[in-house]
Amino acid sequence: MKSVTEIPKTYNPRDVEDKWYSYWMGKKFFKSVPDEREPYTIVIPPPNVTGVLHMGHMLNNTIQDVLIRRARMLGKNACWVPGTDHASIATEAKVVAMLKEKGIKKSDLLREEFLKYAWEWKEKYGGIILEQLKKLGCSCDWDRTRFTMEDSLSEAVIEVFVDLHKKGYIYRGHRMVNWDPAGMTAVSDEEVIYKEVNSRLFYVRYKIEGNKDGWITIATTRPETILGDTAICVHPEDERYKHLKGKRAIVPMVERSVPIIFDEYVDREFGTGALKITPAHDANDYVLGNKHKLEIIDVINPNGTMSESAKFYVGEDRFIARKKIVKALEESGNLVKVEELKNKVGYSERTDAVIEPKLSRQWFVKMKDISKPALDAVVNGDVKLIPDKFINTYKHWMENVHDWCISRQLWWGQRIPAWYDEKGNVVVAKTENEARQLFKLQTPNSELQTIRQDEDVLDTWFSSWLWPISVFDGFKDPNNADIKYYYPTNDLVTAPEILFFWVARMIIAGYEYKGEKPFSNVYLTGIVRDKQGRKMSKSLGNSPDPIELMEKYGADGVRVGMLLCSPAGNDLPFDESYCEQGRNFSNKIWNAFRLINDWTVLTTLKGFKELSTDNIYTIEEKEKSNKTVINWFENKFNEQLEIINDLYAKYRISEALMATYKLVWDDFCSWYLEMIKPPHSDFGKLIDKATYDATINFFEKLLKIIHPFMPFISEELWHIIGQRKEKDCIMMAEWPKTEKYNQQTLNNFSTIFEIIIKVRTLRQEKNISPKEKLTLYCKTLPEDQKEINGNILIKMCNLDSFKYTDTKIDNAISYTLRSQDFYSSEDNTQGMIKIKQFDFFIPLSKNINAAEEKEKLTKELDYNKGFLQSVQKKLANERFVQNAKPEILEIEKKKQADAEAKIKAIEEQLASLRITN
RNA sequence: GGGAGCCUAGCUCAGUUGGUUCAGAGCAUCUCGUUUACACCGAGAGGGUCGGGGGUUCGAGCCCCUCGGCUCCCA
Repeated sequence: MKSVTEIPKTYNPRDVEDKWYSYWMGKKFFKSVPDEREPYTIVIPPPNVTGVLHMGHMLNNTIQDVLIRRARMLGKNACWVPGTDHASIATEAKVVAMLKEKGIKKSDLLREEFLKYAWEWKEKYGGIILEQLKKLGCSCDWDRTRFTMEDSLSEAVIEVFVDLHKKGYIYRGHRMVNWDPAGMTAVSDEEVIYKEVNSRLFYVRYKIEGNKDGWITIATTRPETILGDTAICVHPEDERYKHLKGKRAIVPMVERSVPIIFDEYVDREFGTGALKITPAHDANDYVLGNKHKLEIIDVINPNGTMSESAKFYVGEDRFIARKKIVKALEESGNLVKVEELKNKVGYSERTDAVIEPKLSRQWFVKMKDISKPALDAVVNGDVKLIPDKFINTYKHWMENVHDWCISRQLWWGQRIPAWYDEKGNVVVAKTENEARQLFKLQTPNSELQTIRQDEDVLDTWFSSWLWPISVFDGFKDPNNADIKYYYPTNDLVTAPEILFFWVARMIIAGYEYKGEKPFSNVYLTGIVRDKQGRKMSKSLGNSPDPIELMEKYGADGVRVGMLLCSPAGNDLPFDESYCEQGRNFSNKIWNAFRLINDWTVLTTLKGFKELSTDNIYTIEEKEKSNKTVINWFENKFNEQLEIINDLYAKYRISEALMATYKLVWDDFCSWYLEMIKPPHSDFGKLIDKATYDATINFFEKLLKIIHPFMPFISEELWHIIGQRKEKDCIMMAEWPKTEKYNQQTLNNFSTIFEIIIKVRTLRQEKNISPKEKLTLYCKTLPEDQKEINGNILIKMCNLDSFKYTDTKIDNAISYTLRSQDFYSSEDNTQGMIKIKQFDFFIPLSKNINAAEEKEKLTKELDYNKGFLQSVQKKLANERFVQNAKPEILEIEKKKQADAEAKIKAIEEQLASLRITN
C-alpha cells in the first residue's frame, strides 16, 4: 500500500474510469454466452442513430447498468444487448439536410442513390451514442450490438409483414395524413407547426331539399371544400334543427343532395351549430364520415389545386378557388355573413405551406385480436409495469386500441413488400419473384407484365417491436441457443411516453411470435426536465452536455446524481447539484479508504498502551470495545443489506441507493470509523490486527454494494486495498450474502448513539468547546450497566471519565433516556411493560443557568403531560379499547407507561434544581 | 371533449391493508468547529394546518365528497 501522503486528498475519476473500462473490455467481462447459470437479460431500448447522448439516455442506461451489474454479482449470467434503431423520419430528415448543404435535392436522386448517402451517414454518425454509453460505464455485451436495419433484422421485419398479411392482420385502408402540397409529401404530426392566424368565418346557406323556403346556414373557414361536402351535421338535442330529421340539403354550386345527420360531436355554440362535413379534407369530418357511412369526395389535387371532382375551378390553387367561391356565393345570395376569427392553422415545418389534411391509402395492422394476449399479460401480472400506476393507462389504451398505420412515405426503412400490377392489383410477398408467381396464380392466363413495388417504407416501430426476439435471431433461426436461453428477457427500462408505441407492441409481438412475453418487468423511468419543468431538448438548449457532466463530476458521480432524483415513473427536474452530491460521495468513499490505509497494524498487542499517546484506556479495554463496535457494524450491515435487497426487488432503485449511501456515510464513516479510529502516536496510527482485518472486510463488502451505482471507484479501490489476481475484479465479485442480525445489539447501540448526541448537543447549547473534557455520570440499575460501553462514550464524547452513580449528582446538567427496548407481553406475566431508564449527569465547571434549565425542563414536562393526556384519553375510550387490535392497545399502554416515567424523571430534575439554587 | 395521475419541509421525494413518539429522508439553510481521512469535511439545530373545505371512523397524510392548482395520454 502507498502511504497516505502519496494518495491524493480528493478522488480523481479521470485517472481511473477509462483505465477500468478498457480493462473490463479486455477481460471480456461484459460478454455473455449461454451456460448452465440462470440468465438475466436486458435488451436496450435502441437509441436512434441520429441521436447523441442526452440526459434521458443517461438516466435510462444508468438504471439498466445498475440492474445488470447487480445481477452479474448475484451470480446470474447477465446479458445486456445493445444496439440502435434506424429512426426513419429523423434520419431521413438529417440526410436530406446534409444533402441540401451539399447542394443536392432529394427529389433529384434515385431511391438507391439516396439510400447510399443514408447508409454512409449512418456508418459515420450512427455509432456515436454507443461510444458515449461506454463513458458512462455501461456493461453491454458489445459483440451483440444490433441495428434495426441490418440484413437479418430487416428480413425479420419483412417476414413478419408477410406473415401478418397472410393471417389477415394487415390490410390497406384510408387515413387522413398531413399533406404538404409544396413538398408533395406526407409529413408526420411532429412536423406540423400550428400557428394562430387571422381567418374569416363564412356563413353559407344550403337549401333544404323539397322545401322551397327552407334553408340551413353553416359556418366554415374553408369555403373551397364546400365542393366536397357530403353531409350537414347538427347536434341531436339542438332545438333549432329538430325539424330537419331525415331531411336532406342541397350543396350550393355543385347542387348535390346530401343528408342532414345528427351527432353529438357538434359544438352547438360554434357558428350556427350546423356543420358542413367534408370527409376528404378534415380529420374530424373523416371520422364522422366513417361513422355515418358518408360518401368521400376528394376535391384537391396533391399539388394543392382543385381536382376534377370539384367540378369548379379545376386546376386552380385552393386559395384562389376560395376567393372565387366566396364571390360566387355572394353573387348567388348564399353567403349570409362573414366574421373575423382567430384560429390555428397547420404549416409544414419544411416548406411552410399550409398543411392539407388528405386522405391517402396506407397499410394498417388490425390490432383488436392480436393485442388480446398482451392486454391480459399486463392485467394478470405476467408482465409487471413499474410503477403499477401505468397498468390503468395501459389497459385503457389496449381496450380501445386503434389499428396501427405502419406505412411511411419515406425511403429510409424497410420497403413494404407489396407489389402492384398495371391494373393496381396488389400482392404481398417477400421477393419480386414470389410476387410474380402470386400474380400468375391469380390470373393464370394473363401475360407477364411489369409489376412495381410499393414506394413506402415501414414505420420504425414495426422494426423495434420485434427487438427482443430479433436481436437473438429468433426469426431467422427460431431454435437457436441464444433465443432459447435469453428469451423471455427479464427487465425492460424505458420511458412512459413510448409505452404504447413500443412496449405494448413488443408484448404483442412476443405472444404472436414466441407464444410468450418478451420480458417480465417494465421499469418506466421519468422524463428528465430542467428546473423550470421543461422537457430537456436540443431545440430549447436547456440540457447539460452529459459528456461534460461526466468530465466534471466523474461518471460515478453523474450516475449517482441521476439516480438520486429519479423515483420510478416520476419526472425528474434535473439539477447539477445532484451530480455534485454524487461526486462528494465518491470523495467520501475515497477518504474512508485513505484513513484505513494510513493505519499500522500491530502484530502483537503487547506494549500497545505504551506506544499510544492516548492513555485513557488500556489495551484490553480498547480491544474489547473495538470488538463490540465490530459486532455492531456487522449487524448493521446485515440489517441494511436486507433492506437494500428488498428495495432492489421492488425496483426502488433510488431508495436502494440512498440506503447504501447512508450505510456508507453515516454508519460506516461517521460512526464505525470514528469509534475504532486509533489515536495518533509517535509511531503512527496503530491498530490491532483483528480490528484492521474486520475493517478491511467491511470495506470490501461496502465496495461491492456500491459497485452497481459507482462501478469505477469501487473497482479502483478494490485493487488498491488488496493484491488481486488478474481476473479478481469487483465487477465479477459475489454480492454479499445476507446474514442474520441481532436487533438487540442494534438497539443497544442506538441508545449509546443517543447518549453521544445528547452530550454533543449539550456542548453546543452551553458553548463548551469540543476540546474540554467532561465527566459523565450514569444512574441506572446494575443489571443494565453492561449495555453501556464506557470506552466508546469516552472517545466519542471526549470525556475524562464515565462513571456509575447511585445518587443524583447536584449542580449538573441531567437528562433521562429510555432504552428503545420493547418487552412484549410474553416477557412478563402481568402484561406490564418494563422501561429501562438511564439518568445522566454532567457536572459543569461553570454554574449552570438554573432559570434557563428550568424553562427548558418545564417545556418538556408540559409536552409530555399533554402527550400522556392524549394517550389516557384514548385508553379511556371504551370504543377504542374494544375496536383496536391488541397490538395497538399494547403500544398505547407502553406509551402511557413511558410518558409517566418520563414525567416523573423530569419532575425529579426540576426538584433537584430547586434544591441546588 | 374523453381518460389517467399528482399536490407532504425552501427543493426533490418516502410514507405499505387507516393505528407505535408519525409527520420522515436527502439536499439546501442556520450555529459551532480545521496541526486530527475528507471543507468535495465534522458536530449540532431549526424548518411542514400533509393544496382548501366538508364527511366516515374510537382514530385520517392514507378512505369518501367537494373546490382549487398542476401534469400527462387519447381525440
